[in-house]
Amino acid sequence: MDKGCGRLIAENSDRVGFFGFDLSPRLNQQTKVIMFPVNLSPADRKPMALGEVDFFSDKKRPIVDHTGLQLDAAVKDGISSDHVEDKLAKNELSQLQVAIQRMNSDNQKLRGMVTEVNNNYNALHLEFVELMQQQENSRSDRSEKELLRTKRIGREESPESDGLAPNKVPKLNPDQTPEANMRKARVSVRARSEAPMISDGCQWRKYGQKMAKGNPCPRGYYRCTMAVGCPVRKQVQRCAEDKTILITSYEGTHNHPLPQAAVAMASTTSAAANMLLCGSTTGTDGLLNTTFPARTILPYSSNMATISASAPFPTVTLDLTQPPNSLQQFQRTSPAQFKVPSPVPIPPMAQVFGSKFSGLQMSQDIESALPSQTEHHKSFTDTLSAATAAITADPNFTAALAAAITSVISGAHPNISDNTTNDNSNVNASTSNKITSSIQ
DNA sequence: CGGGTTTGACCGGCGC
DNA sequence: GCGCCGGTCAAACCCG
Repeated sequence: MDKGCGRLIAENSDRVGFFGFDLSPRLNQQTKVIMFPVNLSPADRKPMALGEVDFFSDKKRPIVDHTGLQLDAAVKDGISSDHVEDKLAKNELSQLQVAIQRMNSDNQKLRGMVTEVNNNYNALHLEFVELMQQQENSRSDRSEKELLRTKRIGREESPESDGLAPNKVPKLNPDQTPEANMRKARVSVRARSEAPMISDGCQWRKYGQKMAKGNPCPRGYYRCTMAVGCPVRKQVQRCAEDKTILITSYEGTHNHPLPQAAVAMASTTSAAANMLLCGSTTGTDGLLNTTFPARTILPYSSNMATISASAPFPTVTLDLTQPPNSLQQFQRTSPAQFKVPSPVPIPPMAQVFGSKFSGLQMSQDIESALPSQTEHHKSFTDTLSAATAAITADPNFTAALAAAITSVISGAHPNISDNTTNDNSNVNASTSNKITSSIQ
């Protein structure tokens, strides 16, 4: 105990007058206050451990220990503790009132922000839907023209003449057009399959194989061969942890008519890619900062959906490896990570308040806070269950898979985009903007 | 012979 | 600047 300067003794206090205390002269950020009975001889004074006090705290709150001693007031005024106590009680009360007022003010501001964000979201959602419809229409037009052109010139057309010269496609500037950007979005599907490749209704030609880092299984590279110059690629690789799981990643949009068996998958992957890219505009910090339906799907798919931020491309990943019956079970038993005691459904875009995001999860708390969503949630889960059942039963699962993806990405599930929230407690967004929503 | 696969080489991006 | 790595190319090869 330092006996030097700063030693203060409140011996006159009628309640705690037998206490004295030493202040360390080294008044830095943390100053130790050690108390001892002053009615003892100095030789018998033993320090009593009363903890450490931060005298440089901004709040300068009264320090009341178990003895009832008001340290700072006693030190400052040297007056009776009753008086000090009363004064500090009033002070504390006024401080609390100020704090409450401040909280109310903050609450009002936050409500305003939430409302504004929600409005922005709704407007952009509408815009997004319109864009999707426009693109679908234009794609249909292009496909018809392409079909006619293909029939006319047949296979005489060189790969370079279609504007998709090999090796040039990846050089597309992501900042150019949405269509160019489309090459940068992926839809990834995880499914259990013994087959080397899932059958999705399209024709593919393998153009490469590589050993990817961290996975003993090679990754196969395929391109669509149903039309000359179709930009669609896919990658097929087995999961390193579980080799029965086949991971298929789709990239790009078909520029040609598709057979019925491939339509659902193609439109779905295209929609997913479009959805991701529409919202992948990055701010200065790389955060997904536009109001964006992709994020709003996450709450409901969130136990099935995780968002990570480790890939160069925005990616929707559907994990369909869970047995059908485990879907609902999993959703109900997943750990609640996000404790929000709010009785009011938090607007979907509340997520944007998180500075980063990864591993979004819908908590049971949120679910319970959204009783009106229960049926929708259940039907959505049922859709996924059905899809998974079909997929696990038959690797030729295009329609079921597409249904599942569509349910997740397009907001087909009622109110998926509305009145939901998600866990942003583990939110993590890097500049890579990868979005992975996996269904488990 | 045509179409698909294999595989080593090449290229560009990125981190150090 | 260098090395690593993912993605692609293209010649060689295989197969029906």
